[in-house]
Amino acid sequence: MGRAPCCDKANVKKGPWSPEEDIKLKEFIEKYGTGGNWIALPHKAGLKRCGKSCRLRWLNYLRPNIKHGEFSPDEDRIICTLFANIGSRWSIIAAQLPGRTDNDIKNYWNTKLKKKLLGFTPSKRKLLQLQQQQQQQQQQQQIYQPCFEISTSTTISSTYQGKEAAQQVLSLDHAVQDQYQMKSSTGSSILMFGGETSCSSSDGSCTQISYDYNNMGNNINGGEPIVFEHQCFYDEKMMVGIGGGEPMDYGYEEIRELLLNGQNGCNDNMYFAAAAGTEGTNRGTGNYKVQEKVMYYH
DNA sequence: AAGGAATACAACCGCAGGCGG
DNA sequence: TCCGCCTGCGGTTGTATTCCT
Repeated sequence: MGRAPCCDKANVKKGPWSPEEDIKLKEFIEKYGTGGNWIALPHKAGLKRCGKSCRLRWLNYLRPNIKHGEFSPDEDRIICTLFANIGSRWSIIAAQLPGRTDNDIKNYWNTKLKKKLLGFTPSKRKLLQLQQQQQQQQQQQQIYQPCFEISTSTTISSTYQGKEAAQQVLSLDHAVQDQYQMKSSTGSSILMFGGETSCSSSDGSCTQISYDYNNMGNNINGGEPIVFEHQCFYDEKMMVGIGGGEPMDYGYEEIRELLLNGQNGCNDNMYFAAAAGTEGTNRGTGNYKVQEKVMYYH
């Protein structure tokens, strides 16, 4: 027995949505919600559309707070980094970019970003656009200066080691705040997020560590640069934690290499996260104080 | 000015997995 | 436990628009 069709294909309209249909769908959902049943919705709303089509239209276009238009360099970077880590899991990537839909990101990746990274020569008009973008960015950098910052701190207690320690930290709520990059350092061992960090590890070896927020990974108090290692995890729930920002901050060149080599971090069944530490050591027990900074701009 | 190529993005399709009966 | 329905996801296609020659 075959799969039941999701709707009566002979009696549904296909193709682009008209403004009238948009209004009908929007007004219906705003008034009654989806009712948890997309299949029944078009009939109730008086639309000759498939439920799946309605759902797609709502999620990708009509729903509030959808952001259309150009992707910012920051968004580019997030997409690239996440793609390098987890591959084409567009819904997960979209979750890190408020207002962007998975469809949007997928289209953007397939039509622009991928080509950009793989080094396709842009056409003359694209070249012109890029030049204009670069000029705008330079102008913005001159205009926007940080005016104040807000700091918060959180203490994390961890008795886990190795992979479990990473999972423990990644599961923390504040990890999903997109302002912060997931970074880690070593006391003898520590996992943390962006900003300034201090820790008190069980063996007392950990002292105050500060990081240059704009150049994560560099210890501005001097000392050895942080050593990053890559770990693969099998637990899908981990991905919630990766929302903390960029698990790894790949440059375009590195991502390009990954793409050309056919590597997306780990294989399809794995999830990728970065964890740092001195090479070959386990992460120890301790309380880790994480101080987070958000810079506000004019 | 016209036709073809390239680009952008909306929408469709099929599959997998969750869930309830 | 099985089965069917429904949703969500990712790949792909369709089409309008813009640009190039």
